Amino acid sequence: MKVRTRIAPSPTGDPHVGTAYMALFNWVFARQHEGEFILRIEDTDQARSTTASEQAIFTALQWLGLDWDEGPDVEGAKGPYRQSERKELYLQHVQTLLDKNHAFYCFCSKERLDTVRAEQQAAKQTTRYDGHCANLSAEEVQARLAAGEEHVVRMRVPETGDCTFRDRLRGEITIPYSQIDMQVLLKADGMPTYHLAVVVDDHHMDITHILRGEEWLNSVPKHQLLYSYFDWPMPELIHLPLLRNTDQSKLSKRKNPTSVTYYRDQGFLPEALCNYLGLMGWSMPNEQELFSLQEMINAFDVDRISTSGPIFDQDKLKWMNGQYLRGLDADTYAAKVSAWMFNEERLAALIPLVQQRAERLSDLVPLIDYLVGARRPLDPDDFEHKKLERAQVVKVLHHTLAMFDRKREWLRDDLYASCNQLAEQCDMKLRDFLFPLFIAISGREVSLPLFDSLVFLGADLSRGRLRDALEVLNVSGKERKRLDKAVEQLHFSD
RNA sequence: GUCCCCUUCGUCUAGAGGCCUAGGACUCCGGGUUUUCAUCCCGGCAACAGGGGUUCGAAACCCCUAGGGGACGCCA
Repeated sequence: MKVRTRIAPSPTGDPHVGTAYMALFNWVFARQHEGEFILRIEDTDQARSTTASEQAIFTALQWLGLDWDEGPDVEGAKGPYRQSERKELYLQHVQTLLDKNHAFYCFCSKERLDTVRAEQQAAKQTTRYDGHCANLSAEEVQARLAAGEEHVVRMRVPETGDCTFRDRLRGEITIPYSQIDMQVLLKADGMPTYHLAVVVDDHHMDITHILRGEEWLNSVPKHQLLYSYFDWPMPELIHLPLLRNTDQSKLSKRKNPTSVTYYRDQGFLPEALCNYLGLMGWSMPNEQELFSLQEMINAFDVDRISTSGPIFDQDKLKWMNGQYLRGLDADTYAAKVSAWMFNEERLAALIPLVQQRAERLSDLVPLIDYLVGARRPLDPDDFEHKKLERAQVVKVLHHTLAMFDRKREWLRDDLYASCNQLAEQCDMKLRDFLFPLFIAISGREVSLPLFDSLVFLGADLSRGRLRDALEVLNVSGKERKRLDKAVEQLHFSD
């Protein structure tokens, strides 16, 4: 049987390095077995999915050199490859489950579910659906459906017993059914949930091996149940470890730059990023550390993947990128530099900012240095201001960072509006409020317009500079906790 | 809280019972080459989470404890 793997990102937000990591291993595995690698867009969350994000995922994967054989833009035999375009298929399968009594209609309100959950939490039980609608009579269900009552469809789960399944790297895993929720399969908006869609699609797309993050281990019982309800064979499961922040928690944009775009804009080479990612949880049998995608395909052995979560370490990534950069011949290096910085798109974003501020072309360089290069290292004294106390400076930086962390989109006017609003809530003039931000972002009191700078730098880099500024100011744990609390009292419109 | 997964230098890792006095790489610290810096070369610091077994022999196998992580959504 031909090996078929897939990467199934959801198009919400920036393309994540975690997605790139999973894509890499799925891609290498497929290529090694001369199989096929499929890109499927999981856009069943209609509120959060955007086409811009989908496009960014395509671009990021292409940049990395991970090409797919089938996907939304490369039609194959098993399409469409966007879940929002497969609605009919899911509906049919939900009906099958309903007919076989493996699923049931549920009319519970959000409020009721919240109450139940709260009660279970208080009683220190696993939180799960209490089965309220599991045994309604057929007549009642028909009546309520006919009345147009809002509803979802949930799957049935055995009340007792254990679910045992196999993970290629960990062996047999057993989870009691008592832990498994009667998962919603079809949402009130008519869209399937991830759990239903992933099973239906993986089956219909002939996926043979699922390489995905460890975070899914707990939902395998639901999936296995669905496979058995449909009487389909299970693909092989290979759960990879999760990439971590320095503090061991799951890699998150709050604590780390996570957007592939960030690494591209910072001047990392795709070869280096792939190579580094390939070293997360895996290593060459001969311990060779620098290798190309082709070398990885040749030497890859899925059973040598380790299961403990690796920390995504910027230092080693930088070193590795340096190795690649130095290995280039001068012409290629020059070409990379101009493609990176002097490409039309990046330059175009800068032109309107600098043209009116320059008298000579050479004035450009000091104006944009902090945008194209690293901002100068900061000192606590840099934040001295005639009107602002240290506490206020810290507050501004902290609260702005918290607000940035919540942003799903990174747009100039929106950022401006949010800062304006924040300044008001802090009872500060915008002019004063912006001062610490200028220092943190540009290293100067005066620079190119702040919000244009933020957009040019991108969310990851902007957040990173704010985090760095807070570190420079030596904010204590206690102070930070107090500020975190204060943030909760604020209202962000986003 | 419940369930699941994980545990070798600060970090990425090698290690499939004797080759382990635990190897490599990043970081850091020394030294050398170089007009400076970087590169490069050489050297150094630094780990088998703890406790019980199994075995002639355990970093490797089993059990317990501890620690870390994840999941517990009409998000994926």
